[in-house]
Amino acid sequence: MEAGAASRDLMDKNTYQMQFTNDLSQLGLNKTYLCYEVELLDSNSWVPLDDCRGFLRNQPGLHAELCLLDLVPSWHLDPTKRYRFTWFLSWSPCPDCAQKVVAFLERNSHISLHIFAARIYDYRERYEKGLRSLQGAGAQVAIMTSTEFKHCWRTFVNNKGCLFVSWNRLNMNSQNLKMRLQSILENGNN
DNA sequence: ATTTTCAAT
Repeated sequence: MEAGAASRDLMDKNTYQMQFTNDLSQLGLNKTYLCYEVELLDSNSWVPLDDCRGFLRNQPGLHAELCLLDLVPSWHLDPTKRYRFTWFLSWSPCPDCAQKVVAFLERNSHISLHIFAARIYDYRERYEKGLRSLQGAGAQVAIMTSTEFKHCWRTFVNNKGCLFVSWNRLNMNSQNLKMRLQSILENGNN
């Protein structure tokens, strides 16, 4: 068995394909999934922590990012060491969650955060400000490309040995979203 | 002009 894949739960592949699409014409994407990884800085290299890898989805009344923050204490990370969290989100954080994640990062200066979002959650007012505040707190915010979709497929999905298969316009959608995000992040402070 | 998103019917 592959190292680290031992007793870890994997996401159903249909769920992954459905939920992590970046095709904005898809309807009914009313849940958010979050795949997460943690790495520890050891000398000069980042070492993946297999026990701190997995996925979750939002619970009623609790957005996925906050579910993740609730999980962090159970990992018993050493505050004298440096960690990097990487999140792959099907929807980017809403402004409220962004604020809470910013506060988390401020309280935990030994943790840095990279966020990749499949889609931009622009339903809520001032979502742009939330994304900018994350960036302002030192988080890297980016759009998932085929590289990340493939990585998640290999890492978090019960792929039954199948290779990742791209969907129509994956790259085009990703590029469009990337340009939108870039414009949001570059666009002032309001 | 169109329409949706961490549900609600």
